[in-house]
Amino acid sequence: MGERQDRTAAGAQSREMLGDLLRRGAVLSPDCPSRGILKHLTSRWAVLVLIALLDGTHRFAELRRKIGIVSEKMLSQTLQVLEADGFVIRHDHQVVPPRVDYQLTPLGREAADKVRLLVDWIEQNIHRIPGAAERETAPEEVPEPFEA
Amino acid sequence: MGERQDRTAAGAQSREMLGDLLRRGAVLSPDCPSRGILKHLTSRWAVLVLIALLDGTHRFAELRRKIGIVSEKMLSQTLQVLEADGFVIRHDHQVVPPRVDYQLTPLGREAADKVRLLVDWIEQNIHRIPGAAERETAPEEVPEPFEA
DNA sequence: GTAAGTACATACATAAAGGTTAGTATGAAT
DNA sequence: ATTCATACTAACCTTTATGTATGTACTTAC
Repeated sequence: MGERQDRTAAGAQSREMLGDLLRRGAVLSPDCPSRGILKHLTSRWAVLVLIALLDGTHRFAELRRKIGIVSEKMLSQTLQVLEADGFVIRHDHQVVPPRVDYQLTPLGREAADKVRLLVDWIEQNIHRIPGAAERETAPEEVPEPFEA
Repeated sequence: MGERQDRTAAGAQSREMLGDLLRRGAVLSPDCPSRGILKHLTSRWAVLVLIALLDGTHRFAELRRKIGIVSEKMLSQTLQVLEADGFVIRHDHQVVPPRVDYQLTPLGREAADKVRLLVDWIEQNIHRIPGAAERETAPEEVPEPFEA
């Protein structure tokens, strides 16, 4: 029926309005480094790690138990990112068997405080959120359609 | 120091320490509905949508342009989740060509404010974050090779 | 008449996130 | 001697997230 040419790349568009975007908040600009950090801080496991570390220094295995269900892989990966961003300090005691401590840097504590504000708000207002109480955890909880 | 044997299945463990976890913050419990809402609110596009909507009502295409690079699919999907959670109201004018407005609910505004606090902190402290300035956005944000 | 814009849905494809298992070097407990 | 615990890494595989292309039912602008 109809011929179709490519839809213009979204890239041109972002460049075009960049000045406008920067005025109100740079996160809305795709080229902004804030987007990367935001992603790190709001990543599934980082949120939990930051909150856990607000209680003080923890060893790797302590964090794992505290958070509940994290694979070692995800935890170590998350910690590495947070360390690279300067939110967490890793202290390796250089002993065998290994002993490593993690704690928030001052920068990390500030960030964690902000994250905590959001999380606290959610917990305190969870009852106002439609259907949240019934839902277990997320969309990944597929509402399985009962096959009889 | 103390030896514990809570090394069993993570499921049993979470139930075992649940009382303890609830005291400080339920998010650390995997069975908590807060985790789901947290995931929605911190999802890549939801963050940007919430912040964009803090400026007032927007049409679908307006949001898209404002955010910069979102596929229509992701935007509509995100809006649907936010609507289901009661953070956003969708107003369909029932006309052709279609015209639909989106705006924050009071609940949504509260949540968006918290998200904004985090985002603002990041933007204001981005210079303190090691290497953030050099990094573009993230490893996944491919720095387009710029064809003139 | 043709092109463009609107607010999506749907099918298909790829990229990223996440999990599982196995392995390491070593000391302590059994 | 065997097992357990530590803090990981690497390889492999599955699931989820996200992007791309296309269609739609019209209207307005050209």
